[in-house]
Amino acid sequence: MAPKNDGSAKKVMNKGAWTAEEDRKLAEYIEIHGAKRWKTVATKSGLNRCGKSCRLRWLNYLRPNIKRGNISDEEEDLILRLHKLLGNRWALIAGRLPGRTDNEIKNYWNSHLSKKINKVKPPQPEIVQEAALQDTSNINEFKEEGEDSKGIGNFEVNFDVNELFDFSTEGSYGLEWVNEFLELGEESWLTENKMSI
DNA sequence: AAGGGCTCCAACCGCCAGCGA
DNA sequence: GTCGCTGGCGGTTGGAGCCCT
Repeated sequence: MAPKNDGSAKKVMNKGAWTAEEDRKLAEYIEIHGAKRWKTVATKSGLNRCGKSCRLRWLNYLRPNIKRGNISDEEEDLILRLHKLLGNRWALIAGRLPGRTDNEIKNYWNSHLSKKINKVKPPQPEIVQEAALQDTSNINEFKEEGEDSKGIGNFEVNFDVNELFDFSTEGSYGLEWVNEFLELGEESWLTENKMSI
């Protein structure tokens, strides 16, 4: 995509690490006007940053109630299970972990968990592949649109998680099903909910 | 002590979907 | 219906700091 000319002389945006001063400006602006219309936030706050950059900084760093570092064993376990269930859908996984961001979980996965998984890597799940072949309707449709289109990663599920789980309950984080999932263990949970993977 | 390799994480990039004009 | 704008997402990268020899 070619850079757009906005009519004015090309404005060079700041890039790279945020300074404390920039953080302060952004936080101040959002406190007054709210976190919406990121392009407006970027221009009106006096930050020489693009809207995307402001949004990312706010969501991953400045937002209140952010938990940073020290991912507990419980959280790690949850990430592992959710990743098995959802694939690389970091935003969805992060939505189940209050105070955690998709970026943090993605980083944690890439630097810690993916290595762990590789170490204990079981043989390729033939059962899963067989099952997929038996009920290919959803997956094939999906694949025809683009083999590795985003979301599912290298793991395929033959149900629509968004249909099955109400991800709109952000207030309570909709954690009930997760708790149930963890308590029952994934196989029992999937059986109980009549799903197969 | 130094310097080369490795790890981790903040931030950028590109793509896509939703929405309004 | 289409076009442009915007926000959201996952993948990738760059660099600071740590570790090892």
